[in-house]
Amino acid sequence: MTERISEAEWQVMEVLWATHPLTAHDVAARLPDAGWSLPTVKTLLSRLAAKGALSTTEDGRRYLYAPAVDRAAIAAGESRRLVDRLFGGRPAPLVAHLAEAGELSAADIAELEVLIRELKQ
Amino acid sequence: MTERISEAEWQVMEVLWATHPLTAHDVAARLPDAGWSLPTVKTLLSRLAAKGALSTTEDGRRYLYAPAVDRAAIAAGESRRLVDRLFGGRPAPLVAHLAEAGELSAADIAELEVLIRELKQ
DNA sequence: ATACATCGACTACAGATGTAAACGAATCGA
DNA sequence: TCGATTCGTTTACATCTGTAGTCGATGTAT
Repeated sequence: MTERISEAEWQVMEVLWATHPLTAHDVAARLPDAGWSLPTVKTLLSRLAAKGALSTTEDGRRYLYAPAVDRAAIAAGESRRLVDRLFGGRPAPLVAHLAEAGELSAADIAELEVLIRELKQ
Repeated sequence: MTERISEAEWQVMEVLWATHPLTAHDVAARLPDAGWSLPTVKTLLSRLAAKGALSTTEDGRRYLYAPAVDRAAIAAGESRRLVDRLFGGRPAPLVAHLAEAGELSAADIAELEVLIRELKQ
């Protein structure tokens, strides 16, 4: 659980967070245009299972894979890492950077506004 | 410049963004408790120079290193990558996660509030 | 029964990364 | 001038990551 999840692995996790349990074949089928061969997907599934990010259930001679870690927890951890590394732990500069890069839509800003209002209470 | 900067390399860049130019020795001396040997720091400097993230100026038989990339640009890029990967490109969930994890101080929230107000204009 | 399809496991391999020693050139101090 | 120090460069090596082939076991269809 302390183990990091790589970017390719993350895509696999996304599939399983969306729907689970799934067989390796189904996971591969749901990977949009990752363009990976089935063996590649299997390798990623094995690595994820080995590091405890996935749980496996035997179903005959194959496995059904399901997430064993909470997406929100991982996302929060990764966010904190980035904010720590890039902005000394302060999230405002991050938002400022996104804004400067024109990455924030009006909807994003509105969403943030609501969130901030809630946080203040 | 399209090259990514790894986490260890980032620490080296931080030193040089803070003060430059510096010799390899000075960079090593300013790396807080990274616990790296001088050869390690030199390797990181070389790799950074090779990928164009640092510029070098000859100073006798040694180099003076200085950043060749803008910190803000890199930080913005990395932020966008993370937000895309973890939150479908929407920054509000990121802030929400930080908040949920208790990572936001009152000062952070106040800072965000000011920022949002500015962004709305 | 037997060929074929399918699984997971094992193996492979190149590139990135973390970490550092070895080496040869240059320079400084005595 | 000659040894010690100090540079950058080259080489090293384990681990992680991306990507995939091979293989033995098992299940399925004929």
